[in-house]
Amino acid sequence: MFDIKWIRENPDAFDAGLKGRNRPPAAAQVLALDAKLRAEQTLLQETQARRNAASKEIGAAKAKGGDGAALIAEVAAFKERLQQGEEATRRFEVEIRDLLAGFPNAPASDVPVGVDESANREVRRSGTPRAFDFKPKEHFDLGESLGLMDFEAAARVSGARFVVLKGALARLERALGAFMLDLHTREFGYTEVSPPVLVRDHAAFGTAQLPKFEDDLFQTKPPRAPEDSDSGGRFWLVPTAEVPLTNLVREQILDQAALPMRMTAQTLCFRAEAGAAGKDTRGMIRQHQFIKVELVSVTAPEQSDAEHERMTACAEEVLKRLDLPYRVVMLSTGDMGFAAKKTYDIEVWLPGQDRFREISSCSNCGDFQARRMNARYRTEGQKGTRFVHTLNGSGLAIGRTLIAVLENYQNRDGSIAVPVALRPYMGGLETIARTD
RNA sequence: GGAGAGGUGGCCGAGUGGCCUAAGGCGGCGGUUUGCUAAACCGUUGUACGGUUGAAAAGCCGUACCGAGGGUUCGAAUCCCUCCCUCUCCGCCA
Repeated sequence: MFDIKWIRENPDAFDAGLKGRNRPPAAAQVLALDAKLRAEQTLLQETQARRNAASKEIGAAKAKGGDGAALIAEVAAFKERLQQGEEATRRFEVEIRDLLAGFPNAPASDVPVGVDESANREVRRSGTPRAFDFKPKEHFDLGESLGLMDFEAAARVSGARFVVLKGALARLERALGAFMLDLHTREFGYTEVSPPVLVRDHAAFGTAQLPKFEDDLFQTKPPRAPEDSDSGGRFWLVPTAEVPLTNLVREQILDQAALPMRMTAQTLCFRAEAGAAGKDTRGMIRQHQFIKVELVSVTAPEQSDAEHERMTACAEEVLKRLDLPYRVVMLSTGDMGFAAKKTYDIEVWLPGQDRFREISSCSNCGDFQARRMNARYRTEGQKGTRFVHTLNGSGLAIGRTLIAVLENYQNRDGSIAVPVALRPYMGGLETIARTD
């Protein structure tokens, strides 16, 4: 969400940001609306001032024993004008707010400009893809051959884009989550959180899933919810723990001493993925439901760039410990998410697909979400409050990490070596193999 | 699901039609006092918009904001309606 004052003072910078996002300029439209609103406000305020003065006189007259009838008739005539002014003012306010809520965040100055992922810039690589002396399989072949990954069973229960993991693979999923949480909490100072995964409209608005991306979300509501209420008693299933974690500071005024605030959570994530039909239909890459360990930081504005690098490094460390090759990519203006001003994607090497695939996305949202959430902080010794900066990143997506382990650690016979770092979490198991 | 109670400034909390320009307290900030700290005392205290003075910093005036929206009224934190949210007890439930 943009600050209307900032747009007033920097209309060109605002339009430049939109241009980077491949959108037409809009400052003129915003400012015209803003001018109309303020003119309407001024008119309303003047009328209100006259009404207030007259009403005061009526009160004084009555106190002296008079009836103030002449004044009452005079003030009553204001009524219609006041109502019209209030209605017009409110209408413009809503219009501006809705308009502002629909603009994506302005990209940071070092973000490559482009229309899509082809303009993304590779930043660095780590690890060397293993040389196979056989043709490496894709994860779904490996999992199904092991008898531990069952898409048909999942389809019988829930339809397409779900999976059932069993035995050692179910445990591997659990091990990955525990491993990541331990790393982030013990070594990187993140506080483990177990948040709600059903959230209200205002929380989804705060992190900018609403109002533009409603179609990507599952929603639900309790039985017998009041039919006539605005939201219908609705909840949204979170597409990422970013939503509840970031919203933990909504409507709060934090002490600067509490910053940076670092939180991590493992949660289920739910995505309707309406527009993605036909893409990655096989396997676990794109599911309606998956588990992810999320990292969220809340910082002072001056800290957020450094925190962004640090957060990305924390996510990368998971892959390093698992000895999985990856690269880091800075997304172009056209490929970034709505709320982000700068994003690093981490892409893991998948030998079965012979390509890098996204496994984490780390974004600095600046004050974009903080404005929507009204999340501020106060510095001791200074007047007033400032909006915090918020950052989020996957650390990592568990399902895709599991895929990466299967494909990178596969043996010729279809068995899977367990990465050394995960063995303590797997009861010392060294190899996942078919058991029947 | 049943019954009840609530939502007021950074926080707690008073406030049943005009004296609300929201009491009081806490916290914050500034000051006085003081080897230092603490305490005490004095002062101060939000957001948005408009107008105005000023080179600026800032000041002054006005309007709105007491969960949201609508209504009654010359006038609403206060009365009425709808909605949202929270809490308590009971019931059900992992």
